[in-house]
Amino acid sequence: MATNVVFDLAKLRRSCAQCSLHQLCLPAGIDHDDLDRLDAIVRRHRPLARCERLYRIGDTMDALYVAREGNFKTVAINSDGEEQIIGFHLPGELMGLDSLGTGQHRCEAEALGPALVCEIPITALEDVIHAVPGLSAQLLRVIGRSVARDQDHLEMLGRRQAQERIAMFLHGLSERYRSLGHPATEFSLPMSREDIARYLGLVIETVSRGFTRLQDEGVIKVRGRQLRIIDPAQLEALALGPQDAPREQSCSRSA
Amino acid sequence: MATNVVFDLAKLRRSCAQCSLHQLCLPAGIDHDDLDRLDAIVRRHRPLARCERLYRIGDTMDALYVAREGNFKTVAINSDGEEQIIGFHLPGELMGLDSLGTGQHRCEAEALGPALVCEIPITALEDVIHAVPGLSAQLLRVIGRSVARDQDHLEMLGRRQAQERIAMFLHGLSERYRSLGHPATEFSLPMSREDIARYLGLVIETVSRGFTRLQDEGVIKVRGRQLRIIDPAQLEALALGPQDAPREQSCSRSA
DNA sequence: CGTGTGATTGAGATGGGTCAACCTCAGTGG
DNA sequence: CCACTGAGGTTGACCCATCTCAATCACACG
Repeated sequence: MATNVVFDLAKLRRSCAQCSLHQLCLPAGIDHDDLDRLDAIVRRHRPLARCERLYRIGDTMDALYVAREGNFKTVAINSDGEEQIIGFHLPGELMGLDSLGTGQHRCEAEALGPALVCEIPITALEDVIHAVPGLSAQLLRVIGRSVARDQDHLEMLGRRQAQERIAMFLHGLSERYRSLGHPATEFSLPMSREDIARYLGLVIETVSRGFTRLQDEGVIKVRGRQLRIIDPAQLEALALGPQDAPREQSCSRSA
Repeated sequence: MATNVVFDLAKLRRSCAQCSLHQLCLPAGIDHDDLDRLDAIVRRHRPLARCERLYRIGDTMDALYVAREGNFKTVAINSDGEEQIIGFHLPGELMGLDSLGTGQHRCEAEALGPALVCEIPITALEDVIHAVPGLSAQLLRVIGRSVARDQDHLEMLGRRQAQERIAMFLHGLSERYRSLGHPATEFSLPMSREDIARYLGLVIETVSRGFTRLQDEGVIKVRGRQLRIIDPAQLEALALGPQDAPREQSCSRSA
């Protein structure tokens, strides 16, 4: 048993160093003592099954979470019970910032498939920031990336053409896989069409037609959740938009 | 002169205590020494004129900013030169988180009118977190509120009815004014229709028609940028959506 | 082989985009 | 004082992209 536990911890630590979280866990020049202190604080959460929730709306904040294996979605639910997808979270990506403002979660985090998370208890966070030099800078960086993803999402939703939103979504996903060291042009979509639709502010049929059209144009190849990007340049072009004359914006001085 | 400077600092400090930033600047139980240390670090920025920019896309991160007086917008610009409004920032609200991930700004912050900002140099932030106990918790709270505003924005953009987006926007703005201690049912919109449209992913005509329709329905009264909310309950109802049967979402177990 | 869930496809309806005219108002200058 | 100008906002008419509704397909599972 004891050897088993030791083995598990070693494995977990190694996988933490591999995952993109290592930039949070292992600030430049971290020494062994600090690493141990960190290890003592980061809880390796129980494995989650598909559909299991990390937290629900209204839950009191008690931790920040990082997807370690598997993918998650965060979901807001509006008064008529309709779900809106706030974000998808790939391995190494942060979840739970939504509770920092009020101390209560404003959305739910649900595993899209079998998954593992690392959990940083909020109470311990304060201490560890002061205990581990350089950690606060790393934490801010991870927060910054999470904010950047939200802004990418905002930019998708700001586009008025469904096809552009879909192209941006696929392009962005591809880039996130690339930065994880996964193949960027061939992967399996971790979420349903329904989830994609609710992420992009579209209905499922429009997403489906968009995929089909991209396939007809030779940009991608889809079969169910299996996706291959045939023409990455073209996909990027579609994601970037019309690419017209870069107009100069003027701000008139008068009130 | 000397007395003048003293007077200014005192005034500035007082106004900082008044503004909603005081929850960042003045963590519970902060003592005078800590307050002084903080005051030494927070730069009171030069006043900004309408259209002046705090930072531009690509600028290297050097600070976080809090609107002190006046309002700001943050703007992303996509390849075809079209502006997308990422956020509006009222007094006490944070700007600049977008640079934390990469060290470079991914959007521009522009004053919507004459404005003042407080600036927390990023280099000093690290130090002050360790110097002022309780500050990191406060900082995280302010970050959390900023994230929450982004999520509200995402929820607006996820709505497919223009009228709902507009209602949510006005309702949200009203709530933000309320929390600032301003009248929540009568205020002046700090931004143009064009900005509202680019914030909501709509065209300006749709925003205009939406306002007119809300006025015809007796929910609001608009004249130019002057806004009065006649029927706050109705506005909230529209913002919350159809308010139908709260459906139960099931997540099927099968992959 | 039936059943259920997720995805695709088709046909028709409609909300919001597009284009264009017009209004409002502040500033300017005769 | 009025006319002119320009920017921001409103309104109308038209049209198309996307939503809606419905049928069908694909595939996994019992």
